[in-house]
Amino acid sequence: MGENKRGAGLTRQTMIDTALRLLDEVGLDGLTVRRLASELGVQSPALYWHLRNKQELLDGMADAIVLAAGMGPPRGGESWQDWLARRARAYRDSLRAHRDGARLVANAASLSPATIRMFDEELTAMVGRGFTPVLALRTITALTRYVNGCVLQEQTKRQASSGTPADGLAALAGMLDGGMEATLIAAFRESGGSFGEDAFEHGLRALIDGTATALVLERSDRDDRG
Amino acid sequence: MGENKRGAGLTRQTMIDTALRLLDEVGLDGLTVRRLASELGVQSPALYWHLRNKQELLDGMADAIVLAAGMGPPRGGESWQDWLARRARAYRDSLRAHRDGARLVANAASLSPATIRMFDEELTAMVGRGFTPVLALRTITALTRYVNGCVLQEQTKRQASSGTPADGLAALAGMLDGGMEATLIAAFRESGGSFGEDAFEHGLRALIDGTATALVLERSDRDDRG
DNA sequence: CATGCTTCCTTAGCGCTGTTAAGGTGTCAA
DNA sequence: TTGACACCTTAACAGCGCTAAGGAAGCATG
Repeated sequence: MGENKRGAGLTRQTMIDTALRLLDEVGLDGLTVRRLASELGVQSPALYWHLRNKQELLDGMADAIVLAAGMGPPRGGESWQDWLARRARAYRDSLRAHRDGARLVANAASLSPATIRMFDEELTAMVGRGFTPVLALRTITALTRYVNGCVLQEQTKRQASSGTPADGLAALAGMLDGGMEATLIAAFRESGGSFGEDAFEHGLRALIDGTATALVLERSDRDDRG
Repeated sequence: MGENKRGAGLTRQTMIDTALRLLDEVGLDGLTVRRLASELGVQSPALYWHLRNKQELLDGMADAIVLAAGMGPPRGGESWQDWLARRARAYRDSLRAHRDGARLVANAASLSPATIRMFDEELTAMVGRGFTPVLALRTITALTRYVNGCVLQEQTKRQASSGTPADGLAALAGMLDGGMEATLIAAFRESGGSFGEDAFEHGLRALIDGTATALVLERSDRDDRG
């Protein structure tokens, strides 16, 4: 297919880029080594000159997605609450920017040193704003895992049963037998179309507010002792 | 291997039970149809008499894990905060009870009617305690996705680099180049061994506390209008 | 008793996967 | 000119999910 464009040979980076583009076409289950090789105009074993195995490719793709979110320590004048919210939304958007993005990142086995360094800078900035290192780490961890769980659920396609294309769970709501026990359906109707967005924002807000109270508790703890 | 124990033939349930036991041995990637068949003392195509495909088996296993958590509406006298916390912990324990349990549930494509009914009863109970249907759904959704994300991360094995077997990220922390920029390491050292537990409890607490404030906000909203 | 239907399992095999082994081709240094 | 290296090829292996076709039991009916 690709006829090996680009005079120079394959690069780790071009492979990752092409794989990410291909991912949007065929999905994670359809992303095979042979398919990617043909997209690069090359035979499949050629990829194994640049990669140890497929997982290393997937790890690279996951890291590219994480880096593309453009996270990092807060900018000037930003409260840590605003920063955390912006960071979480950027991360979510980056996961959603590619088909099966969340599954890809969740199953990745390693992070690049650059990502870890960024992580560390964020923690340092939080410590500068009154967090203890542990609380900072817990907060970012909880938030990251929350976003992972959200997008993962948003991106898993559910069985297409009834005609409503709104959301996955909306289709499941059709399985309730009759009019009984249907607060679920009521919640969905009341919620309008944008359920995924609202649920995400609710949890995000709750996590940040809850962390704020944990922070003041910790501060008073320290003051009592000091 | 199994010589077809149990006089009667295969059952959907025995297949699911055996598959869950096998899952703990070999992990999700090692759980093949042929392996399960041999464990049941049978040839692999025999399974396709009882199941449409492998995904149907995985869905059944996932549903078994969810049901085993024993969730449901709050018991007498329990505040909704205590109930939500207990429910989240029970769900987490159930996911952690089997190897790759979170990955299994996250990738499951359908929920059984029984699970959906239980979900609905929980929402109804929350409405009885002052929640609107939407807020109840958002809360349970956010909490569920948070637990999914947590256990998923806890259960993904990371690269084994240095000697510390404590946690995955602890090994990654070893990748930081030298003594610079190491609040991450400080956080880990300060955090003791039980980081996964603490991070989970932090987010859980934050989510519930944050939901409480959202609830009173909504109540005052309703009072203003009414 | 014999027949035929249904249920459940078997043997054989298809197309696909990730991955390896071995061999070729081009480029650059000695 | 020769050798070494980097990069890609062809061929093939073991394993995967899954299907087609057939055989061995049980049971109702003639």
